[in-house]
Amino acid sequence: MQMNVSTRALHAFVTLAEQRSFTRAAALCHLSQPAFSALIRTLEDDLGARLFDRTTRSVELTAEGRVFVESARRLLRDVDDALADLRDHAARRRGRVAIAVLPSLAAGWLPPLLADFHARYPGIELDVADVLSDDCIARVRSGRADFALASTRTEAPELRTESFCSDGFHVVFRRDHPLARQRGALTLARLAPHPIVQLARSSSVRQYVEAAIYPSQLHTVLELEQLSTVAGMVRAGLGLTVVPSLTLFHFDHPDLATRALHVPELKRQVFLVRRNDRALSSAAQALYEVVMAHRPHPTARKR
Amino acid sequence: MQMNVSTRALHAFVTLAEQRSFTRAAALCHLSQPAFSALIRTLEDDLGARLFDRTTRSVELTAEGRVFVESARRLLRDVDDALADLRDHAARRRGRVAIAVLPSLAAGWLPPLLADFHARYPGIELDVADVLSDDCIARVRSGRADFALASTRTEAPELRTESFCSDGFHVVFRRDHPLARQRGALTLARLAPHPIVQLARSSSVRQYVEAAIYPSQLHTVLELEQLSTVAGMVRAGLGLTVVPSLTLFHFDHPDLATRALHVPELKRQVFLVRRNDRALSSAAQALYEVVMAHRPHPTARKR
DNA sequence: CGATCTTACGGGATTCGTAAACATA
DNA sequence: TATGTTTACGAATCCCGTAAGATCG
Repeated sequence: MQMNVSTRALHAFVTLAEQRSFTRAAALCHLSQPAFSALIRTLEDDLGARLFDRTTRSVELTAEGRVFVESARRLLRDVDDALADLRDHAARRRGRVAIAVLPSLAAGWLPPLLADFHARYPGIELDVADVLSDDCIARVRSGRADFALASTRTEAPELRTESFCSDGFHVVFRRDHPLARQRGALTLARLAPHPIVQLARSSSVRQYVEAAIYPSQLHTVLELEQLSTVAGMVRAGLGLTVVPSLTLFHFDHPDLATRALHVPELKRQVFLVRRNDRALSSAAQALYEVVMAHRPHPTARKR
Repeated sequence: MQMNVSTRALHAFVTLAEQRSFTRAAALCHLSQPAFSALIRTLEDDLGARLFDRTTRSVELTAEGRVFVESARRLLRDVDDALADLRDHAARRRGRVAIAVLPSLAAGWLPPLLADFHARYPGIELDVADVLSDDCIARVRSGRADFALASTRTEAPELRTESFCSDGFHVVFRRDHPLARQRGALTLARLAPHPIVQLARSSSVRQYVEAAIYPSQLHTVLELEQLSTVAGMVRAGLGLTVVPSLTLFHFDHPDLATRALHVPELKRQVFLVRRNDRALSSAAQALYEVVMAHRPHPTARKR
């Protein structure tokens, strides 16, 4: 049973039922009285039921009208609720946004940003996947994440990849390490003699470093999964390590010293990846804007 | 927040969300593709939210669209339910009708009529008030009854009273009563010597009888409220009684005899009373029609 | 280049408001 | 007669369908 009903007609109907006067109801609906009368008559014709008993002196609901006015009121309320819900989402008062972020960014750079975001949009739920770069991309591609910060550039037609920031590398070692006494710019060659604690090969950080010094190799003494564990190992004196500058907060400890690596080709590029064929939801757009506002500047290094 | 949404637009939206193709969805909605496109765009503008991500090759819901499509589906279902409910009432598949009927009609004439009515309209609830004439009128006037069968004509502007049927009177007595041997037409004068069992003065039947013989009086030996009790008293030999012909079924007993009273001015008029300013509900109209179809004919007397 | 959505535009239906006719207390 | 609803009608608006244009794969 296909048929058309508009909220305007329902609202007119309910108003007339309440006012029991075409003149007053028409005024409330901002219509001339004859136009209002026609609207009601059309509604009655469409519904196939007389809704009002009209005499020139009184307007009263019929039995069918009394049945329908309850439905109409509920329908109008439901429509309002649905529209309010939609508007809440559009206005960023409600919603959900899922992102995927490299662990190296998720641990240090992200938390204050999310605190800021949540303070500004308390109704928006957040879902952060702190996963490795390939997984970040996969989540965007499958729609599980609205956008991602990853370090591998993927050329795919359905993905839009834009440069987000670039990150230099730092060397971290114990203050009693021989490098602490060395002056001048640090190069990869100067690191070669020293034992190095590194991340696992699956990490993009490790891949960057290996690519930069290829074909020569560093003297890897230990491979780990987590940067915080790396920090502990370096503090224990097992060796030095090379990490992106944005992750230095892991190594903020009185026993440790850090120095920038002056190797131009050794720069970690971080990309913001999102789907090309989908607009960001309002919630995602809000987070996107905050992310962009907190975008790390190359010159602004911690410590 | 005043705004207009039509089920047509919602249906178009849901169809497009399901088909993910303007061309297919337009065909399903019996619209040209450009018209359909405009409809969707208008809806998006009205809602103030983009509902679809469109590329020439794919049409996909936005996050807001996914939020709203659930609401839209539910709204459409609710509208359908409301319309079906209204149609059920209009089509007499559901509803409720309340009538008020004189007890003398309610006990004998009404039951088979209602059985017929219920068989034809099983979804309609019935509310029968078997009350005295004045109460019948009061119930119609206050709206507690859709219409009534009463015996007092009331001239009121808001009531429409039409003649329903007229009912002669019968005398009922025991077969061993002296009247049983009497030949010729029965007149009130012939009843005068005999003790009579009567209904209470509040009954319209009693009032009819008293008005007809005024200023003379009958020899009332007993006053009762219920006709069935009157029948018992007559069977016990306490006296004869005079009742409307339609109530004779109360006296259907081998010990009792009945004879018509040939008194032209002694006729009980039964009126159908309803409100003048209100149309009957579909359910009430249905019962009205059945009542009219079962209208007792003056010549068709039981027994 | 083919499929698909959007824009442009003329014709037709719908709907509006003013004015007059009509109905009831 | 006064109040309030319906009918009549010209005008503005909205909406539809055809045709042309734009876009992506």
